[in-house]
Amino acid sequence: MELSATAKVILGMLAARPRSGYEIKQLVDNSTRFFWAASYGQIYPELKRLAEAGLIEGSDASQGARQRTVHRLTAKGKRAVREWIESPPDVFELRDEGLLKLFFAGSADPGRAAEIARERAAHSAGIATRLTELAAERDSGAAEGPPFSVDQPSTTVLRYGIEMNEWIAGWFERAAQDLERGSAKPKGLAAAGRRK
Amino acid sequence: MELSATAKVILGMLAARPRSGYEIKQLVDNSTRFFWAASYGQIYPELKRLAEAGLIEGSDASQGARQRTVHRLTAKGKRAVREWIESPPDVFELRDEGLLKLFFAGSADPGRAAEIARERAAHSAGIATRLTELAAERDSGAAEGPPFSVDQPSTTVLRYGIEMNEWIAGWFERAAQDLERGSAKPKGLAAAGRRK
DNA sequence: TTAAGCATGTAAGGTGTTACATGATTGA
DNA sequence: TCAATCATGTAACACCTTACATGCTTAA
Repeated sequence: MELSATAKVILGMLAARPRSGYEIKQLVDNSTRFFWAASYGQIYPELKRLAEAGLIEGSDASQGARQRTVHRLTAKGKRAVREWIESPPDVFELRDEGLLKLFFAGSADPGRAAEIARERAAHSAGIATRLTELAAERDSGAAEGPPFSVDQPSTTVLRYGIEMNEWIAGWFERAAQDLERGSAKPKGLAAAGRRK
Repeated sequence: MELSATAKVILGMLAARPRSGYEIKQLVDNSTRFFWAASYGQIYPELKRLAEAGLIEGSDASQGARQRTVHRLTAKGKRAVREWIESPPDVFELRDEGLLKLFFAGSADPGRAAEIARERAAHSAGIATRLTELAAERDSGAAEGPPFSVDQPSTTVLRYGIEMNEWIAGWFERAAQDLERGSAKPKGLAAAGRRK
């Protein structure tokens, strides 16, 4: 049973407790969004497929005239999540436009390379700040939230986001300094165009 | 003029010098692949579109009966690359299955969380090693290669790949230690299922 | 009463990979 | 001669986002 990307996040979210499609979407946006996103256009059709495959089952939870279906894992579904969690991680994808620009800066716009690196650093620093605020907000308002669970972005994973962005900011900052100091030793970035 | 992801990498590659579609693909696989991939199924149609838009032009470079077209930037194309490089970086996408598994380990398979983190660490450590070997190989064989240019994976960018993977390995290693030591203070990872 | 949020879903369109199809050239 | 590599391209399919469509409920 090959699980699609969306199936993985749905099944994982349902492992803690049954939820509606809407709730799954909110949770994704609040937690895994930075490293594993999903949209309604993926979630609802995938819920249907998972039900057909017998991994989840829906039960009606309408309130009055507002329809609502909560989905829960079947025994087969629980087995599938466990198997997936056991299996070695494979997907790791990265798409970083700042890095691509830096890569080309040498041939397309040599003078600006350091500036580009600095902009990219600022961008990641900004994200780190936003995430730090979010974490602080979350920690202080903890009194009224539910107890720790997948319902809240895991502290550990949030910290990953913060620390990774800090690391990236630091790296690009150092790269900018290297580029400014040593225009003489271009490290492969500013040297294109020399060939012919 | 909105540039597609593939257009960006093609234009960037052509900024250094004219190349065939085949050469562009080889270069991508040798350099930007880790943070900006492209396949033939994207490259050839995109070359056609870019030519129609007047950003590049092809000239015949067939050798005997083997057809070959090299593409070069037009004045308009050069302007487009420069504009793109000037513009603030936006795309940053990450998809990390190991992190997702760790996120769910608490509710799906609590006992294995530390192990999962350790596997993920080993995976990134392995990539870092491979990249380090690649860099060493490249540095030693430098005598017979062409001089530095976009034709070779930039040292700076290669270093990024190495250092980032080392950072990731370190982070997951620390996470594994936290999980082993403090089963008592689960940091949001092993606590799901408590609600109800 | 009206806006915000809950809730489900589809259609269109873009992005991207894989596999296939074709054929030439080069070096072992 | 045979495999590897050069070289171009398409078709099928999967993936994913955005925008739209619909309608209920709750709180201001």
